Amino acid sequence: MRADARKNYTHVLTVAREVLTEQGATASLRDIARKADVGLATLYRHFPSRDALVETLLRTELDVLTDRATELEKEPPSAESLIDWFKDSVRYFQRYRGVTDLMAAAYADPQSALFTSCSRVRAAGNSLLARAQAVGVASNELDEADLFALIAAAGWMSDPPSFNDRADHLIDFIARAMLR
Amino acid sequence: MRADARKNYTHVLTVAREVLTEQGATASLRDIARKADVGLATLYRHFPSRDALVETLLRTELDVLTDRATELEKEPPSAESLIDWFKDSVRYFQRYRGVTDLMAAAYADPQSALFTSCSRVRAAGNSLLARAQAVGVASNELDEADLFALIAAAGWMSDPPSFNDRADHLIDFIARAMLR
DNA sequence: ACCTGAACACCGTTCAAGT
DNA sequence: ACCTGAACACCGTTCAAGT
Repeated sequence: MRADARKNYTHVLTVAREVLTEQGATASLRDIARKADVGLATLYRHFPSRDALVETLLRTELDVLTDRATELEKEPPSAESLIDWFKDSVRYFQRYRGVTDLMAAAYADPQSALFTSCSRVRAAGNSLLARAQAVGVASNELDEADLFALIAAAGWMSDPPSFNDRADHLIDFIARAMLR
Repeated sequence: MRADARKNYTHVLTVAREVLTEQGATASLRDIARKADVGLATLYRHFPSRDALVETLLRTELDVLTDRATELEKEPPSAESLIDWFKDSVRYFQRYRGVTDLMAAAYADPQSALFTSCSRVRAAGNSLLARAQAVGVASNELDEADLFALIAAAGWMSDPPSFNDRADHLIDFIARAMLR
């Protein structure tokens, strides 16, 4: 990548992070380009879709999340490790307001730039869930797709302003329902 | 209301119901006006906001829902009655794709035309929940706001195409978690 | 009283023209 | 190779002007 292109790329990312933090994942791409002092088409050149932009912003945290799952798998399976990871995942989905709607759509769309992220979360969750089920601490009624859906729903509930104030309580409630 | 106004009003509603059924609750209001052969400003005169339009469309079903709650209260409190009503409520939130996002926003906004609907659902759920808790069949960890949030989240999960295929299973899972 | 077209200030997306 | 302004086809919202 040419030096000027690289500079634009990283600068757009920095500005995008700020704007999405403030306005949520549905923020105007035009606005981001404007604030980055860059032509709108330049933003599109680097990030051909909203999903691609968000994916780039979330990638680092996704690595943290999957690393955490790998870490937990070194320990013996337990209810705690499943719940801990569940809550970490929900936090991942809470990174920007409204990101859960993007993820839910991407989940069903292999063309989306966020599809791979969804798959990785799903796969990481699956092994933790399977291990917990094997030792009888997690409900056998759930499979990996259910787990992903519950993470997404918990993330959705956390979006301010609606249920934000009881989100922690409800996430805990759902997490405990997965056990037994 | 003048005869021509009344005719426009009902015709817009008919067309809106079709369009929302097809395209979900975020469908273009312009498109609805166009399909109803009515000026866009005429639609706005009758329904000053998207919420007002959706509220009018949902009102009938809300009455069914609250009537059902009143009905259930005549019987002795039970886990079944709470769960049945929970599922009815989720169905109410599923009436149009994406309506749950509108409801969640309206829940925190007393200015919204949908706020009253939210409150009525919440109140109806509260009495059923309280009765079930009193006889020890529902978890004491939940209050009426939690119940509303869970209904909304369950409705959100049902939006196609993401988790649509396992929505019934997950709604059942959440419903059973509320017991005990 | 009610309706309408047009205007305003926005979107996302694409592309020919520039350096 | 990369960037840009402008164009296109849309939004939601408002309002003066018509009947």
